Amino acid sequence: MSSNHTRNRILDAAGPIFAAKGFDAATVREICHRAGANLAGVNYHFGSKEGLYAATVRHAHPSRLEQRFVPEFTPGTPPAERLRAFVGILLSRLLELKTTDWQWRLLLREITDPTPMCREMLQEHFRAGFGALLGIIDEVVEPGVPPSRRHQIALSIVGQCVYYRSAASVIPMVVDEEELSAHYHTEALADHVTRFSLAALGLAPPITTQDHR
Amino acid sequence: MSSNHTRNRILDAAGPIFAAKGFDAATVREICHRAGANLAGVNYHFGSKEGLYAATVRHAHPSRLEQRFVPEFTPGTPPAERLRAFVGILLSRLLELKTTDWQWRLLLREITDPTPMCREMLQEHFRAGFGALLGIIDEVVEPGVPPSRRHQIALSIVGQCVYYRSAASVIPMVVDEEELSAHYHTEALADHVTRFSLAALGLAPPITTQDHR
Amino acid sequence: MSSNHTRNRILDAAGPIFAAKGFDAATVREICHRAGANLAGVNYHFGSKEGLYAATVRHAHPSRLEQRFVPEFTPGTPPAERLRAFVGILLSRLLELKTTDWQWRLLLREITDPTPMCREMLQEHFRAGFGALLGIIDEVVEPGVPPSRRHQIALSIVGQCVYYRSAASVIPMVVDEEELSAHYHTEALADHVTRFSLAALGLAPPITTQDHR
Amino acid sequence: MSSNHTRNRILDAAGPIFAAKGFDAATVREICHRAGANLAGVNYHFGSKEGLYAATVRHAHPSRLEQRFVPEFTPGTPPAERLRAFVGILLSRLLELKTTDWQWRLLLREITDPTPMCREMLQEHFRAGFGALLGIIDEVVEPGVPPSRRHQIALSIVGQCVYYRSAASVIPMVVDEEELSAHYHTEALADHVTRFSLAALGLAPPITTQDHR
DNA sequence: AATGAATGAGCCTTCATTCAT
DNA sequence: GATGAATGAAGGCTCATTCAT
Repeated sequence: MSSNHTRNRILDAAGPIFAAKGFDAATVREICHRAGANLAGVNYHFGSKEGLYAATVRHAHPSRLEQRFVPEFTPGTPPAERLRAFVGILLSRLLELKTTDWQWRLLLREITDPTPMCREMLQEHFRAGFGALLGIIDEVVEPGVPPSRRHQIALSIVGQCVYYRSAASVIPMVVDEEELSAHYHTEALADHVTRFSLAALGLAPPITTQDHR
Repeated sequence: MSSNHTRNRILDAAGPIFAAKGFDAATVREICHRAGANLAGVNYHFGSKEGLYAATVRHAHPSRLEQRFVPEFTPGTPPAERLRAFVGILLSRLLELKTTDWQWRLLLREITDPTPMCREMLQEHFRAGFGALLGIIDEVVEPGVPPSRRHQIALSIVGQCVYYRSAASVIPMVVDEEELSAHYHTEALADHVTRFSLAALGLAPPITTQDHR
Repeated sequence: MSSNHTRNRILDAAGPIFAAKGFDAATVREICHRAGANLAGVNYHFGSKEGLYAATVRHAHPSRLEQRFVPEFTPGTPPAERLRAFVGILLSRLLELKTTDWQWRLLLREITDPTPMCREMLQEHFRAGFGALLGIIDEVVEPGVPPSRRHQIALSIVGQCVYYRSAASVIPMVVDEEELSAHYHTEALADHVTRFSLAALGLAPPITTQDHR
Repeated sequence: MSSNHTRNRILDAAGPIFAAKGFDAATVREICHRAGANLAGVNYHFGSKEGLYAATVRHAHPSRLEQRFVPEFTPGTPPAERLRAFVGILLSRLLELKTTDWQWRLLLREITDPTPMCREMLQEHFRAGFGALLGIIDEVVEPGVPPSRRHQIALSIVGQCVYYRSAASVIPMVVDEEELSAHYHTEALADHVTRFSLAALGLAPPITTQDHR
C-alpha cells in the first residue's frame, strides 16, 4: 500500500518470528536479516523493538477481523446448527495453523502471555468472538437465566475448544496414535464439542448414550 | 538426600525461578544468587543451564505425586459427588497458585510450552490425573460407548477448567469486575463446570434451566 | 540575511543546544527536531556536525560584540568606580546566565574546553574585555610598572570573578547556605572583588580591616 | 595490593582515559582494550561504566590526600611565607600536570563539571585545602572581620590561581609568547599571586608600585 | 568440592552520515 | 533546495560458560 519498502519488509519479517518465538526470544538482528534490512531499520521506522512488536500486532489484526466467527445464516437457522458452525470455525483456526498463518499464533500468544502494549487490540478481537457465541446461546436459554450463567456457558464451550490447542502437546500422552488420527481431526472434535455442549444445553440426548453416528 | 549442600541449594532456588519466568527468562545469575552459591556452580553441578532445568523438573516431580487428584471415597459415593471433588481439586490447583507451590506452575508451563527433556515426567503426571477422571466417567456412561468417546468427555471437562487459567488475562475483558468477584472464585467455577458437565452426561437437568441455587 | 530559511532555523536551534550540552553531547537529531528541519539538513547545509558548530559560533559572535564590557563614562570618573562597573558587568554575565543568553555560555565553554575551529572568534572577544580592563589599570599603576605586571594584575582581577562560576559547584561545599544567600549574589561578590583588588592596588584600605559596609 | 589482576589493570587504564576525555567521551571499549582485558570485565568488576568511574575517582583520591596543601612549618613562621608556600603548591599542581598525573586532572573535571557519584569525595578534598588556607588568613585579619569575609578572601586567592589553569587556552591570546615564557611559569605566577594578595591584605605595599624583585 | 575471575557472543539502541529522489 | 529513507559504526550492557586454583 505504502511505497515504504523497508518498513514493510521488516513488518513482514517480524510477524512470523514474533509469532514463533515470542517477544523476548525474537531478536531484532534476525528480523532485520530476514528482511534484508539494516539493523538500525527497526529503530528508525518503529522507534524500538517494542514499537515494532506493537506495529506487528496491529498489522496482524485487520486482516484477521475480516474472517467472521459465524457465517451469515438465513433467519430461522436452528441454534444447534449455528453452534456447530461456530465451534467448527474456532477449532479450525486453533488447530489448522499453517506456517504462514502467524497472525493467529501471535494472538494466541497474547492470550496466554499478554503484553501490555496491545491489550486493547486483543480485547476488541476477543469481544467480537465472545459476542457471536453469546448471540447463539441467548436463543437457547430460558429467559430467567442471569447473564453470569450465560457467560459461563460460553466459556465452557470455548474452553473445550481451546484446550485442544493449549494441551496439544499433552493429549498424545493419554491417547494412542490410532485414536488420535481417527477422532482428533478438526471435524471430529467439532462434532464432539458441539454434541457435548448441546447435551448440556438440553438440545441433545446425554453424551453418555450411544448414538447413530 | 545427597550430602552435596551447594547442589541442593541451587536446585531449591531454581525451582521457583524457572516456574515463575520460564527457561529462557530465568537467569543462572539470579538462581545462583538466590542460592547463595557461586555463579559457576550451575555448570559445575549440572553441566549447563539445560541440565539444571532437567534436574529441577525431576526434583519437582516426586513430591507432587503424593497429592492425589481424587480423595479416597467410601465405595458407593455417587459419581456426581466424585466429579465435583475432582473438578474442585483441579480448579483450586490451577487458580490458587500459592507462591510456594512452584512445582505445579512448572508442570503447567510444560503443558503449554513443552521442553523435550522432561516429557516422561509430564506424561506420568498427566496420566495419573486423566486416569482418575476416566474412573469416574466409566461409572456413568453406557457400556457400549467406545473409549474414544470417554476420552473426549474427559477432555471436555478438563478443558473447561484449564481455560479459566490459560485465558485468565482475557476473561476480564468480557466480564465486568462485579461479576468476576461474585462468580469466578474457585468454588463457584467448580459448581458451574460440574453442573455443565453433569447436564451433558445426563445426570442433571439442562444448564439452561433456572435452578434453585 | 540569507533567504535560506531552513539553514537559519537550524542555526538558531543549534546555538542553545550546543551552549547547554557542548559539542559531543549535543545531537544532530535534537537540533534538527527543534528546528523543525529534516535530519539530513545539517549535513546538507553545513557538511557535518563540526561544520554546523563552527557556523553556530560564528553566528553567535556579532550580536555579542555590541555589549561592551564598560559603559561610557564621563571623563574624570575615578578608576575605582570604573573598576567596580567592570567587575559588576563581568560577574553578572558569568553568574546570571539567562536561558536565552546562550551565546555567552557558548563562549565560556570555549574558554574551558576550546575547539580549534573558533579560536579567532574567541580571541577577538577576549581581547576586547581584557583591553577594557587594562585601560582602567593603566590609570592607576605607577609609570615604571612593566606591561607584564599590568597583565597579571588584570588576570588576578578577572580570575577572582571567573572562579565564582567555574567553581560554582564546589563553593557550596565550604560555605553554608545562609552565608551563600547573604554574600554570594552578584552585587555582594562584585563589591568584594572590587574591594579586594582596590586594596591590592593601594586604592583602598587592606581587606583585613573592618569597614563600614 | 590485591591479587586481582584484571580489576586493577582496568582501574589503571580507566584513570588517564577518564581524566583526558571525561565520563561520556571515554568508552568502556577503549579502557578494556588498553587494560588488555575483556570488554565484559568492566561490568563484572564494577557493575557498570558509572561504577567504574566512581571506583576510579575513589582510587585517585587516597594517594592524593597524602600530599598536604601546606608543608609543616616551624611555629612562628610568618603568614606571608606560609601563604607563598600554599600558593606555590596549588599552582604547581594546577599547572604542572604531568601526563601520568591524571588523578588531579580528574578532580579538576569534577569541580567544573561535577558528577553526582563522587560529590562527597570532592567535598572532603576541597575542604582540606580550603581549611589550610583559612588557617593562614585567620592569623592576619583583624578579630572583628566576619567569617564570610575571610571565606571570600580565601576564594579570591584560590581564584587567581585556578584561573591560570581554567583559562590556560585563552591567556596566550592576550599575552605574547615571550612574556609568557618569562612571567608565566609556576614560580613567577606564585610570586605575583602572593604579592597581589599580600597587598590586598595589607602585608605588602600596593601591587602598583615598582618593587625590587 | 567448589569458587572467584575472566571471557566471548550476543543483545538493543544511538549516532552522524549518505543516498535517491 | 530539500528531504525521507536507509545505513554502518559504535555505544553500554547481559548472558551462559570456562578456566585456574
